[in-house]
Amino acid sequence: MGKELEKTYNPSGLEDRLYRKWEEKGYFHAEPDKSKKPFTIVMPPPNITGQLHMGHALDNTMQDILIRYKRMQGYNALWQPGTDHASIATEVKIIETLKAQGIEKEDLGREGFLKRAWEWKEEYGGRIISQLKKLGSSADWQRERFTMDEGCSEAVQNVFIKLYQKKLIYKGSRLINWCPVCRTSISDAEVEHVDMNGHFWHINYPVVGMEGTFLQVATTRPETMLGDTAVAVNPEDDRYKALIGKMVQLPLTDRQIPIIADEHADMTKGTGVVKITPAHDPNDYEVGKRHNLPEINMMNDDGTIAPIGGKYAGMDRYEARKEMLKDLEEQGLLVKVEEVVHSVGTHDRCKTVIEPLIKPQWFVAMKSLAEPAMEAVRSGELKLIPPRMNKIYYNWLENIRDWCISRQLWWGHRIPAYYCQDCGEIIVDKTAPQVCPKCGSAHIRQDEDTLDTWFSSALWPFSTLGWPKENEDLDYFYPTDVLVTGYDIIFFWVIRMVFSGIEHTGKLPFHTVLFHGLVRDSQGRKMSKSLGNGIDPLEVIEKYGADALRLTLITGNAPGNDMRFYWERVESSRNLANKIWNASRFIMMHLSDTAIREPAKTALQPSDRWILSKFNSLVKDVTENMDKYELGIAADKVTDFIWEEFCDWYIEIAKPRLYKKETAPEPANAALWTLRAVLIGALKLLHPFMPFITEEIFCTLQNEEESIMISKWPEYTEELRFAEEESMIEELKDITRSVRNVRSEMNVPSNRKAQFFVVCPQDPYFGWFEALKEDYSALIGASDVRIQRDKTGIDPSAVSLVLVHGTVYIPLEELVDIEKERERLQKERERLQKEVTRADGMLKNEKFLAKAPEDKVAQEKKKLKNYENMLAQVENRLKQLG
RNA sequence: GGGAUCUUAGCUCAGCUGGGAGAGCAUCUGCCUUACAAGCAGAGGGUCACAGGUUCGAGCCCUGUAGGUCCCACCA
Repeated sequence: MGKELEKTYNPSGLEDRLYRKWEEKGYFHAEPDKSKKPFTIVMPPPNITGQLHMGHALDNTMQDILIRYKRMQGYNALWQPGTDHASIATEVKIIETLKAQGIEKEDLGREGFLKRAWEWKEEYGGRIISQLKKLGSSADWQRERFTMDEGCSEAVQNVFIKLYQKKLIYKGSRLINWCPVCRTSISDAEVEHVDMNGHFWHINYPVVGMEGTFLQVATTRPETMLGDTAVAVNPEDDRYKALIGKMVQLPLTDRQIPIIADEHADMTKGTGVVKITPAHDPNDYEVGKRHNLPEINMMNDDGTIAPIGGKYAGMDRYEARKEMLKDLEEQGLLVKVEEVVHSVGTHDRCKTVIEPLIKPQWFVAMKSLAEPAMEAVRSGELKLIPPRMNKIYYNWLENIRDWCISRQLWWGHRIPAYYCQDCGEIIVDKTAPQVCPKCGSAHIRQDEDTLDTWFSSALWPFSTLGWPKENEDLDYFYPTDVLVTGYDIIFFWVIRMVFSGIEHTGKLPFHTVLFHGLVRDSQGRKMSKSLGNGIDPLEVIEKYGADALRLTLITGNAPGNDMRFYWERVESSRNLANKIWNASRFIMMHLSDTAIREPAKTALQPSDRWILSKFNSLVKDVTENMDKYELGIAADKVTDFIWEEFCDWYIEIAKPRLYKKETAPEPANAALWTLRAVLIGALKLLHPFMPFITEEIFCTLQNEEESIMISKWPEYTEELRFAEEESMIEELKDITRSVRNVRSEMNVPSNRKAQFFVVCPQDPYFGWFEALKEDYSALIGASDVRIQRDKTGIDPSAVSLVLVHGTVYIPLEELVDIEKERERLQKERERLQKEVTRADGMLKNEKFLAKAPEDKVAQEKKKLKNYENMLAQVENRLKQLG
């Protein structure tokens, strides 16, 4: 004791220091310990190219809150961190920087490029980690992993080989989504449909052998006609029945293609004739399969027209489109142009319009993996919060198609597949075979492609714990408990972890998924680089402290909902921190020269018991909210308690006793002891949310415990339930507010002391008022407080306030305007009459009496009685005033 | 086309299983009261989108309407 806090709260001065201390003490580290229950969270690995943004800040704040909470509850809490290689994002970024130096990826070759990439990783990979530390994240950094480290790579290989052997991974030539800019295939999940303004071009295809007869097709992508291999009409369509089986001349080419009948052609749309381009459209691909149509690829990997395009070959797809339209128009085959808004698939990363192309790729067969993943949620074994995510989850899995996992990139896990150059045999294994097992050839080449980043992320909950090796960590910490992440990656990541966990470990990787929304700017827009509206969490921390940022992100928002970022909200969080700081300083000031001891039960005053009781129920509430993952509600309750109940009421009530500690040490001791106990308890409840300030105060306040983060989470106890004191003090608060209100309305200066009479004929309430005499005096600023059973000695002109258990009189003498007082009482009478009418109405309703629960009825009866009583007194008083 | 979600005080949002409308910010009025002006005390402000229904009782449950946001989907 005797330590002091700095005069002003300065977060930047203390946060780094405390974080260093925690790390040095090893508080974040967890080792298997059979005597304790584990609690595990695996951190969504941020990209190594990433910079901390608000999404990370929110995500990690939530996880840190849960981890700190469980750690304080005595769990062996492990927060497993790491980073993601983010194949495409990283590769694109490195290519960009190379380009700036005039170097092409190909100039370096695969080896050289990967060397650069690893250098990049070494240089920037740690940046985001140090930024996460600024937030106060208590992750076990000793266990930091990387999706491409040795262990994770081994896990990836293992899974690939196992799924291949089970025929759940296969190679196939199918229509895939191709990004012409990134020059790689991407999965369906990475395609973002965007509404775009486009055109419908109506083009006449001449029917062969029928001069002057045309079939009119409409398309939004005229350049793909170079790959047309048929036109289709509906078999029921009388307009075209006669033409089925005939040929049309494909304009701009020398090819003739058949007119086929297929259900896909919709009679009600356009002319009812549709061009079929199997190699470049998913529908047409299916039609092509049904009719054995050739698949003509008319596009190169970079989005230019393939050699088959004749004079258009080599042109960019959009340039070719323009040229072709010009030519069609010249030939009189362009019938009309319509403006349309249509949905176009784009690459979510680079926003390029994707091209469907047929390419040999690796796929994961999803059907058998999806089923148990759905069942996990159906059975309740896996809980999604908020529950509305269930539908989204089912819907995606029900309609899932096979997952294209190969990428034409270099940065990533290289596919462990080898091809015999001579006989074409495919060998899937960890290492390259010396010779082909089939033909004995030594001409073996590894597949050039790498795997989708999410393929390795899907294994993250167990690969980070050492899987596939059997080991103690995995055994103890897996399955993990809660996964915290944004709803935007439910498909990319969450679902894939679920089915991977089930498939490879036989267990769900976690039992609960807690989703959060996006942090948007103050206008509700997504924060983005292009808009330049992003707010850097580090800047917020710099200005207001990590605690303030954390509190801001966690409050005022329901789970799974997006939230807006306001500087004003951070400011009020900081103000709360400041409030706690100052209250603590005040308490410490009084503790510094006094040795306190635990008071005898009888020494505690009603207000002491009241705040202890309030704190006790706060513990219960907050713990319940935490267990239900209602973190924002929990935080609100703690901060409300601290600011209102503790600072505004209890400290104010306790002050007079502190000031009189020389002459009356016993009551002062009770107050100090209570102040200290409740402050420490409240700090503990607040610690998961605001780890730094709570630690600083906690450590300054006492020396016997070395850190709040390893202190014990408070528990509710029946012993600290004081119902009577709660009622007493609630009434005290009500009365205080009424008196202050009246004084304010009557413009009584606050330094003007007045007498204060309470007339209360009834027991035990008379005793209550007696016991709280001093407290009233302090709160109201009364010169003299008298509790009496009748009105003896009270100035008839005194202002009166009718209460449930009595009447308060404040003689304000010359200050009171009788007319005003009458008005005030009339208003009060009106209010009470309304209340009486309401309660009376309810109680006269026989159906209410018959059907409402008993306690509800009793409650209303009691209210009615009270209001009638009060109303009578107000009327009485009005009569007196004449 | 399917689905989700929202509409509550001037603004941003809470409101748990239905039982007398809340917070923060903003506004107005007093206060530099010896922890805190980043503060204290007080006040004003809402037909809970609209229309029906269920119920003794609806911000909450059901149906429909309008508007916003988002997700999914191969609308040639």
